[in-house]
Amino acid sequence: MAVLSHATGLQKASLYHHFPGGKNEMLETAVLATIVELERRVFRFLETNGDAADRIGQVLEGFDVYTNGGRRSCLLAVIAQSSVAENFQSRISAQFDAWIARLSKTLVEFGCEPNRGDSLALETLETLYGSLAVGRLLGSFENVSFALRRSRRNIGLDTTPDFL
Amino acid sequence: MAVLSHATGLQKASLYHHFPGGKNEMLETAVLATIVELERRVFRFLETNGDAADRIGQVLEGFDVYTNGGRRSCLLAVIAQSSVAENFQSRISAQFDAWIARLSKTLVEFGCEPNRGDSLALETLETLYGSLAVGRLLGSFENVSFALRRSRRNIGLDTTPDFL
DNA sequence: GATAAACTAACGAACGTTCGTTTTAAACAC
DNA sequence: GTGTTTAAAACGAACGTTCGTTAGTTTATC
Repeated sequence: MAVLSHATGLQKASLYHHFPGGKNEMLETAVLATIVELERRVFRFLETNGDAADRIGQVLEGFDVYTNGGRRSCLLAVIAQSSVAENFQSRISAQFDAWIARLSKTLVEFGCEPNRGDSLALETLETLYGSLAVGRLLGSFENVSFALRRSRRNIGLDTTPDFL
Repeated sequence: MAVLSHATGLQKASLYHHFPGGKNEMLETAVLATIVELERRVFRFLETNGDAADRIGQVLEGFDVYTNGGRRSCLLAVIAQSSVAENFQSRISAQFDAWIARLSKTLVEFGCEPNRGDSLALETLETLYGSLAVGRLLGSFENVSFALRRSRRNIGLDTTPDFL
């Protein structure tokens, strides 16, 4: 709350005017806002116009922008690893289930074998979040752009060989 | 500290007998102990006897055991994402740099192209930690064993086709 | 009897919250 | 336009709790 107070320029007491439910409501708002942000900047593209390849590319590009090239963590991943996860676990996992299903559908539309869609979608998210996690562990983030390119190649968006 | 007190069965005050440096020393001890544990249960195998393939397989298997099949987080990944990371960032990233270098060396020894070693080692760790992260997001962990198998295949340890 | 290792009790600081008050700003009366 | 009313939105001050820590005392161990 000290961080929120500083970030907003408001006294802690003033935060209670906007969030009468206190700390819990603030955190819940942050989680829901993060879901909305991820939807708007990343997964929304799964249902835009254009061919499937473009849409999948936009999702990967969107994740890059959303995380600022790996410099910024995803709040949902942080929450999911914290001790307060229980209160939001079901909401978060339901959301990721839905995102994976939508990504899978688009992958199949792109040409992926139908029974591979789910696992390729899962694998793609693991690649993205894995690069974020390892970036943190290395105190760096160059690996994130590598992972995005690898993901494109793995899906079949890029056919450029490794050495380019 | 309340958690430590409960876990050890000691009063909070008694913890100061073992860790006069207080909270900071306790956290530092936990971080160092985790590094030791990861070394002992995972990365140690990179330099055991036997051919490179076996050793790499032992590392992957060791990670599976270390995380209890994805049920348990890696403390280093949690710390690296928290606000106290600054105090330990350099220690953690130096350690992961070293582990990646050692894994890369073993991968090359196994047959990986020398200039691919570093990126394949990085990619492997991203796969492991990515599956952990997504497992948390999904509130599940079946994906971790999938990721381990995928990693084996990606490295070339398994030549079994996908449909098996 | 001495040293290590536990305990109880308490402290100050930070946290999360509540309270009552003041400022801001839009709506209305004159 | 000026003055009044009203509700929203900010504030400072305080409260009780939890946290990290210290002090002094007792129990265990050798």
